[in-house]
Amino acid sequence: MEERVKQIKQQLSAHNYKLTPQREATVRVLLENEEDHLSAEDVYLLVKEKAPEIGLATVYRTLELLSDLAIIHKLNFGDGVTRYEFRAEGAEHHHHHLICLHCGTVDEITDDWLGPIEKRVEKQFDFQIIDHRLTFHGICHRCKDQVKDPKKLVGSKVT
Amino acid sequence: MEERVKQIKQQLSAHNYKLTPQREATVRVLLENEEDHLSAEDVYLLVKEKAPEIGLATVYRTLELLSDLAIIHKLNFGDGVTRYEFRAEGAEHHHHHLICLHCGTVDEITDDWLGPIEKRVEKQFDFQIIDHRLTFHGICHRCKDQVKDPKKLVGSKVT
DNA sequence: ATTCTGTCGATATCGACTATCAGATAAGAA
DNA sequence: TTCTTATCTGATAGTCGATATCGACAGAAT
Repeated sequence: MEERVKQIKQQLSAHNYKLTPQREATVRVLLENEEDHLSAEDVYLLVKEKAPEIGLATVYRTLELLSDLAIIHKLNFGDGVTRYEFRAEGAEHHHHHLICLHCGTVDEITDDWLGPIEKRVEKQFDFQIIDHRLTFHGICHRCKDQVKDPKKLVGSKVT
Repeated sequence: MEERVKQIKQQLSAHNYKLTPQREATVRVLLENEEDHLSAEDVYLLVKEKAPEIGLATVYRTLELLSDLAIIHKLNFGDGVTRYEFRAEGAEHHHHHLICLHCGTVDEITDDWLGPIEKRVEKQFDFQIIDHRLTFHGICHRCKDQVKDPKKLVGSKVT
């Protein structure tokens, strides 16, 4: 934890940014909730608990900054809110997500299975891949008994 | 074209919806620009050319309706705008996209290469897949000569 | 001290989208 | 036809996430 805060501090100062108290509080919230996919609003509320004077704009600015420096990732699950996730250290690509259309839970696949497909894309379309995103929409193991007709769930969701 | 309009009319009436002049104009715009990924605003402006009296709300309602009936698909490329795309007839999954981080062009892969991966996900995570989305972010063949350092493009894009 | 740069919180503004509501339109019933 | 009812529409106000703006403030440089 302290280790990672220090590391982020160095990444910031490498680009002439300071780890201000507000930024540190934001980073700590992100670290403490690493397994979740927090929205800016979520982060704001959590940061307020330890630093009540912080402004929403500062949270947005900090998240944007961390995202610019590729310390965190912006995610979009189609619910109209940008979510943030720590970048796995050294990971070239971010991992994949399983979104349950019934309960909304987002699980993760940390393996990257797309190697062969990427090779195929690069060759067949002359497209140099920098990153990818793969999301599966369906019914998670927790909900499978409660859903009779999965086809009905296709609906108007953004995918 | 007329064929498909008629088919959509039947899909609507099967659910007790009418193909009103406004809805028909909207459908025709979508059909005429099938290769693009139009936003609601795009559709609105195009429909206005042939039916100037139409309101923005009606376009949104029509797109929502077509989406509910799984006639079109909502897409999200992370630019804060929902885009719409015709559903390939009978296609279970929609196709994949190649997004160029330099020029923003969105190309398509109409093949579905995820079969084996889906089997793996279903087995390993006990997750029943209904749909998926796969997007590659990188440099398209048109831009590859203009971009020296692709790493710089990673930046703060939503992915 | 004074200036400059970076950062801050509050808040106005933006843009995509949705809700509301009165009027239009179409489909039945009498 | 005429009345009734449900559906649909356009205008517009409101919502909500995100961004831009602004004056204030701290620390470094001169």
